[in-house]
Amino acid sequence: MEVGHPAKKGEGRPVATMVARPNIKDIARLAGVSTATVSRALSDSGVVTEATRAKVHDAARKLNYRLNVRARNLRIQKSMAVLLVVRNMANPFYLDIFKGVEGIARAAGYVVLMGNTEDDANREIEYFDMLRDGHADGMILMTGNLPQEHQVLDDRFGSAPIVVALEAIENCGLAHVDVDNRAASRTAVRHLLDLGHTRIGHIAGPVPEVLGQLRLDGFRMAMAEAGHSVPSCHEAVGDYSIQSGRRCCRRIFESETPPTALFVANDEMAFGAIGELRDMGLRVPQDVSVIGFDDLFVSDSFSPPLTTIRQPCIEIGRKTMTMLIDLMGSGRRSPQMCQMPTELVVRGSTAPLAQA
Amino acid sequence: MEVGHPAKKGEGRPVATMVARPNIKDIARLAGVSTATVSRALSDSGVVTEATRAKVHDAARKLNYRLNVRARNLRIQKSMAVLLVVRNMANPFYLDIFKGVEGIARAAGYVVLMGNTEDDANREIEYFDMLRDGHADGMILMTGNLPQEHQVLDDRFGSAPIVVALEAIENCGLAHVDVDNRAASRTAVRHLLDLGHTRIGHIAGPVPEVLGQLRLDGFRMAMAEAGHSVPSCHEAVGDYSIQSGRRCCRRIFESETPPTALFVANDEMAFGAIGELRDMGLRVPQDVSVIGFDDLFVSDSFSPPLTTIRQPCIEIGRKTMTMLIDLMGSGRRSPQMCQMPTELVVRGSTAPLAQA
DNA sequence: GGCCGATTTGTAATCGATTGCAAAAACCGG
DNA sequence: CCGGTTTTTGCAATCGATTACAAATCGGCC
Repeated sequence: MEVGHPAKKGEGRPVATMVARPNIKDIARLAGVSTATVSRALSDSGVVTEATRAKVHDAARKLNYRLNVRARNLRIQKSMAVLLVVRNMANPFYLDIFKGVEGIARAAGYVVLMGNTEDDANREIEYFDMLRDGHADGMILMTGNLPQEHQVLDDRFGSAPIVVALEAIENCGLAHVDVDNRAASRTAVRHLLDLGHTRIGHIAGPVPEVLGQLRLDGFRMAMAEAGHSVPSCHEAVGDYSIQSGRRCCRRIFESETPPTALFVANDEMAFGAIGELRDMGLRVPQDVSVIGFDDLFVSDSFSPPLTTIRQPCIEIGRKTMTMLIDLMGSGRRSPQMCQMPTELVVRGSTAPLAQA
Repeated sequence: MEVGHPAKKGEGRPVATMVARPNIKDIARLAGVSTATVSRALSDSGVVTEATRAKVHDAARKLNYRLNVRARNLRIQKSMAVLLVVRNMANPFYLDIFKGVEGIARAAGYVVLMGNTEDDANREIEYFDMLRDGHADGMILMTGNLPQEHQVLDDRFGSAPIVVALEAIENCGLAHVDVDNRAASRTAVRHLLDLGHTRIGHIAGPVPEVLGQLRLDGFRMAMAEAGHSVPSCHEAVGDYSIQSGRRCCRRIFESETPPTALFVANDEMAFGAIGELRDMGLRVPQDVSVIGFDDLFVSDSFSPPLTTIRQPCIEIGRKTMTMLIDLMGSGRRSPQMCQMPTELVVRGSTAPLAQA
C-alpha cells in the first residue's frame, strides 16, 4: 500500500548535499552498518568492535550528526529534565538555590525547568501534571501550600521522584531538605538577648504556613526560656516583602513601649523595617537592633550591614538536586531527609542595649 | 515473527485495574474508536462528531488519561520549550526578567529551561547544541560574548529562533531587545551635572564588552557635552559585583582631587561603592552623590535609597519571550529589534553639590 | 430508492531513536 | 578442519502520539 511520502528522505540523495538533519539511518548507510550498531557504537555502552566504533564515529562526524533527544526521550521514557517549582520566581532568596540546583543538574545531564506558582494552588497542580505528562522526570518543590493536595500525591504520584526543599516539611512522606528554622530563630533571638535586650519584637512570615510558624515558634521559645513575655503588639505578620517589613515595623513601634530589638523572619522585611525605623528617626543599631534571616547578597553591603542567619543556599540547592537524582536513578528508596546547618552572621545592625 | 513482549500491555486486561499509564490506544479501545479519532477528538481541532467527541472525552476522563508529551514532541518535531541563557544565574538583575519570560512562556504553553554559562564560551556552545538537539525550540540569549561564534550561528543555526536580550547587540542579524544604554547613561550623568557636580567619576562594567562600553560611552559623552574633562583616575572598571564596586570606589577616591559624584554602571557596584564611601568616612549624598543603574528590588530600601536608572525588567522579559514565540511560530521573519524605555528614578543618594 | 457530495472515521506510515532476540562472524581448542 | 563458544551485528518491534489518504457513513435531492 503506497501511502504518501512527502519529501522522502535520503535514499538516493547524494550525501554531500544533505541539508535536513541527519539521523541514525543516515549514519548507518554511510558507515555501512545497521542502525542498531550505530546506536550501540555512539552510546559507547554496547559491545562493539573498535573498528566499527571508529567507522560509525567517523560517519557521524562527517555528517555532523547529533542525537535527536526527542526520539531518545520517547524511547527511553525519560526527559532528562527536572522541574524546579518556587512560589515566586522573583524572590532573591532563590538566586543561589537556582545556581546550586542548576550546577548539579547539568553535571548529571539534566536540564532544569523553571516553575513559578505565585502561590496559586491551581498552578501548583499544573506542575504536578507536567511531571506526570513526562515533561520532567522529577521535581523540586519549594512551595508551601502543597499538603492540602494529599490526593494528588497519593493517588496519582505514589512514586514520583519529588524532593521538597525548605518548605512544608512535616507533611507527606516526601524526601526533603531544610534547615532547623526553630533552632536558628532561637539562636537569632539569643543573640539579641545576649546583647542585653529584653523587649524584643518579631516580624513573622505568613503564619498558617509552616515556615513562618517555625520561626515564630523559635522566637517565642527563646523569649520564654529567658523569662520574658511578649506582648502581642510586639509581633506582626508580614509576607516577606520589603513593604510588609515597613508596615509591620511601623505597627510594632506604634505600641506604648516599643521594643529595643527586632528579630525579622527574613532579610527583605528587615530592610524594610530598617528603612521605616530610619524614617521614624530611630537609628540602627544605636536605638534599635535588627536581625534578619537568610543573608541575601546585599545584606553584607546594607547600611548598616545586616546581622542575620545565613542559610547555605548553594549547598541547599546542590544537596536537593543530588537527592533528586538519587531518587530518580534508583527508583523509590526510603524517603531521605537532610537538615543543613545555619550560621549566625553578626554584623552592624545589632548592638548592646544602650543604657537608658 | 514472535518477538518478546515483556508485560504486554492491555489487550485482555480488565480496564478497572489498569495500573500502567493509559495511552491513546487504551482510550480508543474503551471508546470503541480508532486512535486517529481519539487524537482528533482530544485535540479538539479535527472535525469530529459531537457524539464521538463526548465518547472519547468520557473514556479519557474515566481512565484518567493524559497525553504523553514525549511522544507528541517527537511526532510534531517540537519540544514546546525555550532556553533562557544568562551569564550568571545568581545575578539579581535577572529576577524580574525570569518572571516576565516565564509568565509569557507558560501562557503560550512553553516551558523555560534555565541556562547558565558562567561566562564560559564552551558552556555557551553547549546551549546552542541543546537547541539543535531539539531540547528546546528557541533560545533567549543574555550573554555577552557570543559574537565570536559567528561560525556557530551561520553554519549550524541559520534559522534557529534566537532572541538576544540586553547584550551583544550589534553583531549578528539576530532579533534582539534592549535599552538605549548610551542615552540612559547620559541621562544619569546629566542628572548629576544638573545638581551642580562637575567632578564626576564612573565605575564601569567590563569594557571590551558591549554593555560596559556603551555605558562608559554615555558617561563620557555627557561629560564632554558639558565641557568637563575626565581624568583617567576617575574611571575604574569593575565586574558588576558588590566587591568590585568597593574596590573601584576606593581606587577612584585615592586620587588627588576625588570626584564629588559617581555614576556607577549597575546598582550592585553602587551598593559596594556606598559601603566603601561610608567606611572612608564620606557621607552619601552630603559628601558624594551616587547614581546607579538597574533599579534592583532593594535599591529603594537601601540607605540612602539609591538614585538610579530603572530598566523595565518584567516588560523586557515579556517582550523578549513574545518576540521569540513570534519567531518560532511564523518561521524566520526579518529579525526584529525592540528598544525598551528606561527611566531616571531620583531618590536619596544624589544631592546638589555642597558649597565648599 | 439511488446517486452524489460532504462529513466523519479508520488504516497504516511516520517521527528517530533503543533493544530483545536471532543470525552471523570470529575465535579456539582438539 | 570442525564443532562449540563467545562476540559482534542485524532484524524488527517498540515508545505514543499525529496525519495523509482511503474508506465508510451520512444527508439531501431527484
